[in-house]
Amino acid sequence: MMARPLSSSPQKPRPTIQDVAKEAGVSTGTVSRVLNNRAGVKAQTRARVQAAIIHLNYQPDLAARELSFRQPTRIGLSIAAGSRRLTPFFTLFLEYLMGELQAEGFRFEEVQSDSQGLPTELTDGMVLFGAHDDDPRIHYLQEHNIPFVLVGHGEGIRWVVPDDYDGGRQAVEHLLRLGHRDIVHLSGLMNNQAFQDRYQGHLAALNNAGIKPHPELLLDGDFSSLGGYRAVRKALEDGLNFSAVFAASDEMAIGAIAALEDLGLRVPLDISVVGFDDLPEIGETLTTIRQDIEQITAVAVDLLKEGLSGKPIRHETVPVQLIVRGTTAKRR
Amino acid sequence: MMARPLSSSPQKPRPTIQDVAKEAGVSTGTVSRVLNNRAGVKAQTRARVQAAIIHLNYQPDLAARELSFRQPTRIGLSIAAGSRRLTPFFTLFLEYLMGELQAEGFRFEEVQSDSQGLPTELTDGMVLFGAHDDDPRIHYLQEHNIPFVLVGHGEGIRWVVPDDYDGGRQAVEHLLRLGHRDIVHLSGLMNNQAFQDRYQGHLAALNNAGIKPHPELLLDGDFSSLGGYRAVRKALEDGLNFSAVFAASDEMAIGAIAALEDLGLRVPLDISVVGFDDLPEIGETLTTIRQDIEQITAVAVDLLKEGLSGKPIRHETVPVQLIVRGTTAKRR
DNA sequence: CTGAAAGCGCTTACAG
DNA sequence: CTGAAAGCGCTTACAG
Repeated sequence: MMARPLSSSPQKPRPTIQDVAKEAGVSTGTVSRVLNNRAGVKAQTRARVQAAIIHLNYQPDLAARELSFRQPTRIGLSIAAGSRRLTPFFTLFLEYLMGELQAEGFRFEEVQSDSQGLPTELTDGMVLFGAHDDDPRIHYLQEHNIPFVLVGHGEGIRWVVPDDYDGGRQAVEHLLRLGHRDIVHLSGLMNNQAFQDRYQGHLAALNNAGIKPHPELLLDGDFSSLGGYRAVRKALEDGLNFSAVFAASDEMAIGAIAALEDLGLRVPLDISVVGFDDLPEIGETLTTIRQDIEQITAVAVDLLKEGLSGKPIRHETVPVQLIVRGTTAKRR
Repeated sequence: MMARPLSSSPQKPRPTIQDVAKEAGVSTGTVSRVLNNRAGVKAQTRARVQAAIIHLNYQPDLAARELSFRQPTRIGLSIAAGSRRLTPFFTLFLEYLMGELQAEGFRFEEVQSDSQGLPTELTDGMVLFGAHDDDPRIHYLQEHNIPFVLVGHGEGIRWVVPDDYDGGRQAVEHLLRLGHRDIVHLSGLMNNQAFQDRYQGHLAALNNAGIKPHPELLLDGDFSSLGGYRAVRKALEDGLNFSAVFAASDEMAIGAIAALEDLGLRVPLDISVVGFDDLPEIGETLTTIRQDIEQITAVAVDLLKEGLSGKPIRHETVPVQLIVRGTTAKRR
């Protein structure tokens, strides 16, 4: 049996702020100031401290930090009313977000929305998930002077989005390059910015290629594998003519593929399918658009920190990437 | 706009261990001993302290606690190799578990399994998820002397399970009472204790009623809504004769219902369907078997704490409950 | 069985 | 610009 590090074995103690101070020849207060980006440290001193931090591979003790901060900063994740919570994407998003927040020493909590769509609780800062048109949370938070970041996009607020529009465009351009012309767009009916943007990207790609969109090719896949299956199966049975499917989520793509195969069509030989998300366990065999969820949450936390310290408002778009795997091929 | 408590408004400071000590007329050390269930506190003193804790609604500061503990106790959640992680049930389980663990001051991490099914890392204590036959993790952890609790059941180890067997029995007895005799069992093929137990419960109910199980009625729903849909749809198209479905998860039940409806059958008028889990967002309209996930995780953490402090090994079964809603009715 | 005190690793007024 | 020191809320030897 391979020897593994056991927790009972003597762990070498982690370096503390004391060790860093000694190494850099300064006081712990100064190290703390550098750590927290406080103004008023001579550039030269700052550099010495930073070198020591790197040299010792110092990582602040979160518990000590939180205890010293007296009042821990509470960050709430506000989930839009009616938005689904138990989805693979949300699960992943939540895990990354909690990781980032914890690493920064924040206290995290989920806050639900009431019947009017407003958060039922206010925290020191908020992350808004499930952006949609006329989101009432934005005005509400502005009014209450709570710094927040929207996972989505809006006017004059802090936001971060994966480039849904570009992802939609890339997916469809890929299919266009393979010779496909009649491309189903499989999505859902919910008022949801991300899915709207993906569809707009789809339309833009068609438009650039001089192809008229066909309204019948827009299918309601209910954002789920089951919904994707039923929508595609019904379309097929109704005689809809298409050679490719762009599913706006990996789950719907999985459903689409199952429906095609159940009706004797081969993927990608007869029909090509592109997904969106590149989720582990789900989209691993799909040609799909990869979203960098970890990066999205990291940016969200950065923006939130800027909001908390009163920095100017800005926003960021996280690129997405086409991953070509085995579910797309040249049109026959 | 309704006034809400703002984080910027002056919060009344939380009571500390000092406040409790003063109120109870003891030292903070004594309060700490009571808090941590240390031996050697007079019963009377303990009672006074507990009264003060309740009276002040005292809740220990986690950060201070962790800092004082020097070495935080790390608890790992070991997920069986090949077990699905991005499912609604697992998401819920994980969230409750993390909550419990945090409340107890533990440091939590997920640990994956390697190709041989062994955890890739050892922590001070472990929770084993995804129990199956011949689980190699059990022997491995025993050998390394790591206290652990299995979410499942085994011989001579600490474990907690929802009463899967009884849930299966209750579901089928409910259908039997409604006059159903030909009951599909919709499950999956994976080597998974929970699903095996649910099926055994199903068989027991049949047996008690003197009904012979029919092997054709055991369907592979792949543990998913899509799998449930396809299995049931195919069975129907193949002319399988049944008047009820017991799906071993709410997701498969949802799929089954969709398939039935797509083929013109009405639920519960023509066919009754029972699910399992009672998941929010998913099983809310189903007649189903409710699992108390919060309770399961709470017991798991209790057992783990007992293991950490060398208490005798024991196990616990958490009851499940039949929830009758609108998807079951008398056989026509 | 219980208390007084030191200490965990940080941050932050307060001096200088 | 920087240091010395107090303090955050706990736990735990050490006395008694």
